[in-house]
Amino acid sequence: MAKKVSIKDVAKAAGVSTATVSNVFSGKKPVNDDLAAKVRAAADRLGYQVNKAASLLRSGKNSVVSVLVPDLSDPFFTSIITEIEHLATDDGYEIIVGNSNDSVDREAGRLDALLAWQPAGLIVIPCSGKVPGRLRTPGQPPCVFLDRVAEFSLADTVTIDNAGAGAMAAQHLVDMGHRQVLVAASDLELAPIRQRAQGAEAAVRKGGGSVQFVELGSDPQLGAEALAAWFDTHPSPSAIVATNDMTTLAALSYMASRKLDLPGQISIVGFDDYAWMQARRTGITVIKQPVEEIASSAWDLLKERMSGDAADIVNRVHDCSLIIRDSVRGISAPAGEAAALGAPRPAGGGAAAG
Amino acid sequence: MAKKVSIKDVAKAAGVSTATVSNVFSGKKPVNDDLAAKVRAAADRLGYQVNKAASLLRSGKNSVVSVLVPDLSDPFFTSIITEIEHLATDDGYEIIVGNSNDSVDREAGRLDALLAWQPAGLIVIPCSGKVPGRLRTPGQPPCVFLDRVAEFSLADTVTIDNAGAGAMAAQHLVDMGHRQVLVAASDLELAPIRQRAQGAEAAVRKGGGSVQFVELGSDPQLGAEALAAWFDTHPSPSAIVATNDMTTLAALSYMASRKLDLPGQISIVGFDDYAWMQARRTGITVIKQPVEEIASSAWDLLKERMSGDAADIVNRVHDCSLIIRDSVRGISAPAGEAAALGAPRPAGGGAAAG
DNA sequence: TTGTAAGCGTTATCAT
DNA sequence: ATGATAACGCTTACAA
Repeated sequence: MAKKVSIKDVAKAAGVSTATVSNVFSGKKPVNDDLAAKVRAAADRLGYQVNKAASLLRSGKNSVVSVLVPDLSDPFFTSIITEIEHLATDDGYEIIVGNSNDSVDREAGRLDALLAWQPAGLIVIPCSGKVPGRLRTPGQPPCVFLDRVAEFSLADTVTIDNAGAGAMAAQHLVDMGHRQVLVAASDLELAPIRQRAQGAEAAVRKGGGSVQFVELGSDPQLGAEALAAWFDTHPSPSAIVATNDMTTLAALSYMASRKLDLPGQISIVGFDDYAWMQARRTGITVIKQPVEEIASSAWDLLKERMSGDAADIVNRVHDCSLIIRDSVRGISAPAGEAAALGAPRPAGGGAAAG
Repeated sequence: MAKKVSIKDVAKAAGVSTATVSNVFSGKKPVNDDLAAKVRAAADRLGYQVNKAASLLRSGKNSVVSVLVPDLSDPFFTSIITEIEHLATDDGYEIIVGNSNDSVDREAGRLDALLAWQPAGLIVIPCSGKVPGRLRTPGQPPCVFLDRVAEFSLADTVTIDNAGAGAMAAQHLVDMGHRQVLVAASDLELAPIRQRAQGAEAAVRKGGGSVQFVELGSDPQLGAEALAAWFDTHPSPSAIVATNDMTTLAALSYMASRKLDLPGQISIVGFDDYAWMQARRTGITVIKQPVEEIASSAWDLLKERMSGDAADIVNRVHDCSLIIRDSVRGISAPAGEAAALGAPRPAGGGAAAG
């Protein structure tokens, strides 16, 4: 086992002090060019690498930022991470990622583990509305909350106009003549999902239509089954509004399994926009979240805080956009009576009204 | 700004030595129950968190494992990361992720940054066949290479039977009566892609058919355009074999843009298996990589090494499986002359023969 | 511009 | 079982 080479070894080999070596690598103090060259040569020769643990311990300045998300198998979250990693790298940071697995307990545990590294900052997508207690204690690194935010006064947040997004989806359906719509939610306990559902409901109601809700959970496979069960026991709506990427997948998956024609038999407005949604004969009309903007807002906000900005908390809200493709059928005459559909009631994984 | 609370503060508050506090949290030495309770109480009261940087510096034992991938927007890589994060967390590790962006230079840079944390281990999916020089120097943490491996004697590797996978895809096509197949590769310079292409070629040839190749790159959008250009200048094959998830998307996207019927006009065998591939009327027949097994092999291997195992290098190879859905049409009589298709020649993003 | 030396918060060694 | 203390590798006053 080769012995670890430290700044001292480099200093000795280059015939300078450790302080000089440090300055060569950190660039915090100017160093004579000749010396610097000698130092680098020695470092290369010895295979020296800085030890971040030591430098963090001494300086208190960290180059890692922690990112905590509720589900690493959800493309929405991984796409956010992707963007953040990109931005962070360009600014000289590393990111360490944690997965709370949609569990409040696990979230707390992961948070502790991440915090133990004294990260320069934190970007967290909470798994619930509850902010982990750890983050309320003083002396924590700056943090920005994304997406599933229920409390806006604790720290910077970046979210989307959820009600607006839901309304936009539903309004498109109404405009196309749909009057019975089913809102496929993942979990109505989650603030953003609930708001999207409510936004959709309001738009449909205003258009004279009726709305039902179903909760499908976060697994597309299980969601498809839950949806199938729902359809077996309810009058069929003419269209579905999905409230996130997973429910979009679930709805599509259900239709595929029943060989239902899209948009012939049922229309769909999906949520989120991924490549596969247009890589099909009938492209999916969707509400697109501005993932890049969300990530870059988050990063900007965090950078500000990391550089010591103590300004008031800011709550950034982004707008979604409607991307019209082929998954919504136009209906000329109102189809059936709206009255045929009653008030929202339990179904699938358990349902709730908005 | 609240002062950082250290092990010393806790020790003082609990009336014990720092060593005892350390032992309470690390569990390395037994501690009297009463004392331990007092320590924990004090720690809670003061809001103490261990400082991993300090503990790493002193002990040399790290709980982070670094993962480096070539492209964080590729679902294959994120799915690998997802699995690894899961496994790692269960074993008490954190993971820090780096993205080499398919650039050798950036890969080296990211690697240095990751290595500076003296991670307990490394899992890297190289962006090319070249192993970054840094990893050849002695004294580095254990490392296992995944996927894009060209050198098997440097460290543990886990890969799939690429030629077999390609052959399996092509054989299915041959069995279904296809004789002109196009292999849609991302980049034939990459060993696994090349091997898949060669495997496919061999199977088609053996079946008496002819093969062409096209390179589409790693962006599905651009890939679709490149494929469109290719089709505009070449006689159409009856089927496409995609060599990875991105080219699968590119091919499907091309077909969608031209409103081509799948599998009526062109059949496809895709690569990798994601939820969206079956959430469509005509499910995609695919070659599925065993992502979970790949990740868990990698983690197992790494754990062994991290615990000091110095056994011979192991090269684990996993098999893929064919999942038959609806994207391949059966052809009874050989369609057209095989002779109509010449030898492979440049096209799209530049092509090469296997 | 460069060198000297103290100290960051832990863990490990050695006493007790 | 517990305590005192040195040391991990670096950064940063401060001195030269």
